Amino acid sequence: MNLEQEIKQSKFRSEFQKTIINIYYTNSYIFSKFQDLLSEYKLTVQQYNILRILRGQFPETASIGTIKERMLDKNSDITRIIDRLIIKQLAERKNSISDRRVAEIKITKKGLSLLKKMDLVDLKSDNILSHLNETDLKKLNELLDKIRI
Amino acid sequence: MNLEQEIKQSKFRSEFQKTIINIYYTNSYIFSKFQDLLSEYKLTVQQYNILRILRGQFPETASIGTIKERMLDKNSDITRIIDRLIIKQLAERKNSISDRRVAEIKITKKGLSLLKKMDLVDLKSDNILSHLNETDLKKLNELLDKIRI
DNA sequence: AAAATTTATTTGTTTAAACAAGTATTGTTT
DNA sequence: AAACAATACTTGTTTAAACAAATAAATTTT
Repeated sequence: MNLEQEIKQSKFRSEFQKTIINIYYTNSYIFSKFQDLLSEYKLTVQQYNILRILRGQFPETASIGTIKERMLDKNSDITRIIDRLIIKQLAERKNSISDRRVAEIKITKKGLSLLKKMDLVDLKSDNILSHLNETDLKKLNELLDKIRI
Repeated sequence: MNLEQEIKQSKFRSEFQKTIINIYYTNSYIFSKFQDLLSEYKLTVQQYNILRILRGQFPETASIGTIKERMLDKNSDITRIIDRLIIKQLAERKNSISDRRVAEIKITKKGLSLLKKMDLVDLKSDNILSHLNETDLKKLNELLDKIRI
């Protein structure tokens, strides 16, 4: 949909500005669709992402550092997101024996079975873009890559 | 820069997923550059956006509703962002005489002169995308518009 | 071996998003 | 005019980003 109409702005200072706002606005659009997919499972996007990283490691544990490395958002406050997963009994934490600074985080059975129930989320999230063809997606990825020098 | 390298993920489930993550990642990239531009003025992005809306109305006032309408993020908690602008003496609030439910918000002289000092921020923010040509930007905007049905 | 540095994580604080609920005022019905 | 609904906003709560500072353990330097 046309950006000008959507945000009730008749024109932009520059095509640069328009693009920046368009990326922000489109990201919000996708993010809120994704939140909708997760809301019935009472998980936030960040909690879901971390749970999936933990499943990727299972049956091994993952340290806070490892999780941080795999997160898109390097500034995430993993410690306190993990706290919330532990309250929900979806993850557990213990200290490493070999290095007692390290927190070893592991997904619980409850966490695994929740993710199992959520398998459709992936397919549904792909559907957000299902009206774009392969050429569109490739071009979009190429242009976005170009932005980040 | 190549997304796979940047987020240390060898491949994506689908081109859909890759695009969604690419938009999220690129938006974070731009947003953090923008935050850097604002940080020396001790303003957050939301505070800056609201201040600019208020300047657009000056010397008239703007109600919370009007500001909300002009914000990209309709869920923004304008009341409390305005509270912070008032603490910084960049805006002031009084109740409307004609409708006492309505809060009339106005940018202060201090707010105006701060924005004046910040005029370069616009040019600098355009620079974030200065290595893209007109064709790139147009195509990008077109594809992003297509996403939002 | 003690001191200094680095690493891994936690804690504290401010800001803001998301959502629900509350309050005051205005407008509309009956 | 009283009852009601609608509105404009405020307040409360949880979650999380951003950033700085603190803590504890491990490693390196002296």
